[in-house]
Amino acid sequence: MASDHIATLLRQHGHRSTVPRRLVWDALTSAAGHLTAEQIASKVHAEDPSVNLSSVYRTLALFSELHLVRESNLGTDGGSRWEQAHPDDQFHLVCDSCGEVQHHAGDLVEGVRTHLATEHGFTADRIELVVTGLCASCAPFSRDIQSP
Amino acid sequence: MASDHIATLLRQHGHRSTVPRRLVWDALTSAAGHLTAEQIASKVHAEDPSVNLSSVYRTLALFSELHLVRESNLGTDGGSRWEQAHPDDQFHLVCDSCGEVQHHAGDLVEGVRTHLATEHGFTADRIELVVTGLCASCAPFSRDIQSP
DNA sequence: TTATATGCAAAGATTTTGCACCGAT
DNA sequence: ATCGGTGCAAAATCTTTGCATATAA
Repeated sequence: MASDHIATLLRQHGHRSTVPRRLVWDALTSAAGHLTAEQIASKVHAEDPSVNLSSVYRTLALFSELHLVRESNLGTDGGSRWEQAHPDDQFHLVCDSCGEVQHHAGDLVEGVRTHLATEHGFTADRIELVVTGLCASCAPFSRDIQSP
Repeated sequence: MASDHIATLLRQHGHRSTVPRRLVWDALTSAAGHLTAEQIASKVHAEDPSVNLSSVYRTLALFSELHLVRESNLGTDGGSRWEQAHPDDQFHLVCDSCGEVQHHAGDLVEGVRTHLATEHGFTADRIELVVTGLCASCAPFSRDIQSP
């Protein structure tokens, strides 16, 4: 289970496995991604109402340091969002119509990295591609949607 | 001059050309980009100290609606940044070492758009590519830097 | 046992809003 | 002369912090 995993990760880095930390991790695991602090707190509270919002923030800060989660402010007006940091979540497709966020690993991303190195002399570390538009289900002329 | 331009743009959209609006526009024009609200306010105050911070925010909100500026929260911990919205500023290279932000138009971007349409059925509207890493000047083994 | 982590409450920082007055058209 | 825009001050949001207490190791 997810809690076991995070407990191990925390101890490996010299941190303690605590209730707030396990519950925050579970909350992030149970969701597709991109949760606000409030949404995380809400899921955490469903399990244990005694966990404080500030612990949620402190936990997210710790997870960020350990690169276990990633904070993003994509199109966010007021309030960051967090998601588990899978290194293969390198690009985001945000649908303007249904609001869904798709994650994709990228063959694309490697192409971009190479392009930047050769054309711009830029050594890319983290590449984030954020695209807004219409997903396959919402596109007006989507005759050839493949079901997943 | 820049003020004339914004005055025209504003009137074209049925808004008034006012001191705060002209000064905010000048502030954005004079900078490479990516200014915080405070930085903008500071430049505005240098010209006219009577302009209020809230007018700066209101002006930025208006400019955003008109798509004259773009708000971004790239790597920003607390506080957005704004820049003039040139449609050709579609990707950002943020150097971890010197902090500089380069903007580039993209041949790349069209490739991404096509890829998303064919591979993911996603109709891309706005594509934003944010890359962090080392720019040519800061790269450790940069033998072949071209001067601009 | 003992250092780390937490809950709570208060402070910070950034952004938004209500309202009376000002000024661009 | 109007009505949109502004300054001011207060409120709203989101996030961080100090400190006494609880708890994982």
